[in-house]
Amino acid sequence: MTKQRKLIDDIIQKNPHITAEDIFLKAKQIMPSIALGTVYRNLGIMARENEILKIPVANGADRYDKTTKPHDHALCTVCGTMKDIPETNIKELLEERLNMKISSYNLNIYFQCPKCLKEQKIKI
Amino acid sequence: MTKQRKLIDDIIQKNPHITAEDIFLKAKQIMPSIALGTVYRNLGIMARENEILKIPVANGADRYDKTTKPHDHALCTVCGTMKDIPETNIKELLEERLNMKISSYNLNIYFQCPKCLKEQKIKI
DNA sequence: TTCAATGCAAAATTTTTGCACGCTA
DNA sequence: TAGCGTGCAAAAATTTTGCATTGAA
Repeated sequence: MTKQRKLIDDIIQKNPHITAEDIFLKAKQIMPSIALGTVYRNLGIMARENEILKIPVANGADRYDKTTKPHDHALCTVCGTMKDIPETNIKELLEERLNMKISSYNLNIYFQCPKCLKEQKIKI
Repeated sequence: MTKQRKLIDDIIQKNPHITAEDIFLKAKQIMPSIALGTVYRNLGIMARENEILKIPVANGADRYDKTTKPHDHALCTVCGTMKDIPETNIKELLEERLNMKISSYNLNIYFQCPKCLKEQKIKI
């Protein structure tokens, strides 16, 4: 566990659903010498070791989450904010229905969050 | 509707779940002058006009599908083959449970398909 | 003739990797 | 001092875009 790895982990704990680029920018403020490659390398290791969760996002950079159990996410199509969706049991539901073992799954829903919905109303 | 666009559409109809790169390679065999940019440009237009469906894939190129209604997919983690999952009603289920309008959603499950499971068994 | 669509190439975006160097055990 | 992890930069992979040219109406 290097200083860099510890720093990256701290940033994710404080900022769930953060992108690698944003982790890099926050890390740079504290450790200006850190390299983007180091961030990616550590994210890869940590995700493989199940210390963090990597969340792929359609048309955008992956996000990294402190909650390691696979769970579902909602993304605002306007501001890009990502939030957890309350437990859906979709994995179990599908495994039963399809009669097969799922190694992983990924469910993102895209919607307009209340804040952006309100702001759009004002704009129009 | 140009010749290029028609060709791209034909390829998708015959090869659901195909990537842009593979569409390009197949198209090139028939129309050697076609450019990858043209493929992407037409895919973008066709997806926007809801003639085809764009399916984002974790750690890989997007796929394009002839079935335009959003539906769920299973990807083999070994050979990469993608298949449709029978209707799950997840969108309706989530809209009701979360009490909000979902503009789109994306559910991919990752598993080892029967063929690859068998081949792995032989190998070990 | 017009103008949208093409081909081509460059660029943008996100992520991975090779390599020399520096910490740390 | 041996070797793992770093910083840096180049490259890989996927997608987008600017621009001159083409071709169909």
